[in-house]
Parts: sequence; C-alpha cells; structure tokens
Amino acid sequence: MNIGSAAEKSGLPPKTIRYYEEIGLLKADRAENGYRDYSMPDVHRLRFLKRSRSLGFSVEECRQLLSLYGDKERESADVKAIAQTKLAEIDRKIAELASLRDLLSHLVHNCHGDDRPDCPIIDGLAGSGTVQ
Amino acid sequence: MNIGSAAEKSGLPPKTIRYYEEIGLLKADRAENGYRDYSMPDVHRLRFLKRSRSLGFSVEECRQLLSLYGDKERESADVKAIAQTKLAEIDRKIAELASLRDLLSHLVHNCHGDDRPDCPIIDGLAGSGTVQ
DNA sequence: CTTGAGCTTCCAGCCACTGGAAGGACTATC
DNA sequence: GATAGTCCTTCCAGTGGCTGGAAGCTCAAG
Repeated sequence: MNIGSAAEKSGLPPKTIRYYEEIGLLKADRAENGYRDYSMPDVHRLRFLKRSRSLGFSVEECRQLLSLYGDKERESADVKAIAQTKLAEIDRKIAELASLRDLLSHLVHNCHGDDRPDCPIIDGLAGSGTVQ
Repeated sequence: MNIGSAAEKSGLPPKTIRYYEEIGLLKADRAENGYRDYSMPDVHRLRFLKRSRSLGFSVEECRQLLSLYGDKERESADVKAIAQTKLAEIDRKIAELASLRDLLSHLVHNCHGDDRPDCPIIDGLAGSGTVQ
C-alpha cells in the first residue's frame, strides 16, 4: 500500500513515516514508480512506534523496542536484558501516571482552593516520584 | 535555594529549569545577587513538570496541568473540564502502557523466534490501540 | 488530455531542550 | 587580601524529532 494508506492505518502522518525511514527506523519497499510500498506488518510496526513515542520513549528507545519486536533471535540473553529494562521502565511510567492521576483527581475532588503547601496529600504526591 | 540545589532536588538540569522560566512555565524569585531563588513548592512544581514531561505531555499540556495544580480557583467549571480531559488522557496512556507491557512481556516469554504475523496475540496488541 | 490528488525530494522552521562561551559571584585556602 | 575553583548569569548556537512548503513526477477520473 502507499504511504497515505499506511499513514491512515497507523495514525502517523506521512511526513513522520518518511522521517522514520530517513533515520533508519523503518525502511519501506519501493514500487516500480518509486512510491513507498507498505505491508500490514509495516503498519503494525508504525502503530507500535506511534504508541511508544507518545508514551515518552525516545526514538532510540523505540528503535530498541522495535528491534525487540522484530528480532528473530529473541532468545539471546542481551535482547532479553533489554526487554527486562524496558519492562521496568514501562512499569515505572505506569506507576508515575497512576500517581499523577491520583494527584489530579485529588486536586479536582477533595482540595479546598487556597494555597498549596498545606495539603499533605498533594505534598506527598508532588514530592515523591523520580528523585533519582 | 539556588538553581543547582533546585536541580538536584527536582531531577531537572539547571538548563531546563532556566528554559522553563524563559517560556513562562515557572518564574523564580531573584536573590540580591541576581541568582534565581527557589522554594520547596517550586521544587514540587519542577518535579511535577519533570514527571508529566517524561510521560509524554507537551509543554503546553504541562502548563495546563500545572495551572490546575497551582490554581486557587479550582472550583470553576472550565478548570474542572480541563482536569477531566487530562484524567482521561492519563487513563488512556496507562492503558497503552499496559498493553505495551503485555506485548513486550509476551515477546520475551512466550513467542517462538520466527517471523511475526503468525502470532495472534502480537497481532492483536500491535494492531489495536489508537487507530483514531 | 486536463485536472486534481497523491507521491517524490529537498530545504526551512519549530519545539524542547542542551552545550559552550564570556563574565560576575561565592567559598575556601594561603 | 589575592587566588582558585565552583556556581551563577546571559546569550548564541546546535540537536532531536518532527512539520510545512515548494517544485516536480505519477496516477485515476472525467
């Protein structure tokens, strides 16, 4: 399929797809007329990319995730190690989102409207998290 | 406290903190010597920013979230509407992270290593998600 | 065979930082 | 009090990740 259909099916703009090809994230076949030609697995990879990018993974991290996704030798120890790292990262992100959610929900439902530092729950939520 | 301590306490580099001030995300007091002067509530806001940025919210979205966080008139309907929108976004992100997690975990633990499209679970996970 | 949409490449610009230079301020040691 | 080293300041330039626009080729419809 052409880049337009791939864009529609994946939710990524054509510009971005071309950019991803330019930086070597996802190379496409070419039709006789020079047009890029995408398969459904390509579309899956594009969706995968869209998702992981929107969740705060850098392009380089997405490259790792994608290689994990596409790797035919997923048995190797280093690939598994990368996957473990990424899984841990994802879990951390989920936890942070959850606490962000709690914070926001608390702000909306429970807090009186005056100045900030007198609410221990908010202090806890804003103060915790990735303090490295 | 100086920008260095605020950076250390928040996990954001000084450069980024100055940049956030430049674009009006978080204005700091100034000491007599011209140094920026941060309070603990400022540090909390910085942590808040660090977190929401790393979770894929744009700076403009973070500005909204932060205004929500700092808003003294949180009772107003439009502010609550923004909060609701953001809460929904956060929930969506959490769901996407969870499915990304499942996908990755599945790739690591259950799949044989040959070519992609013959695994229905992967097809499902990579194919679902935000198809708009 | 023209029109219009979609594709191509290329170049420029934007957003969100990030590095580096040049210089002033603070702290510690001599 | 001079010196060294670290931290702060501003400013300017560069990078990563797109995104818009121009110029031109291709294709399907009328």
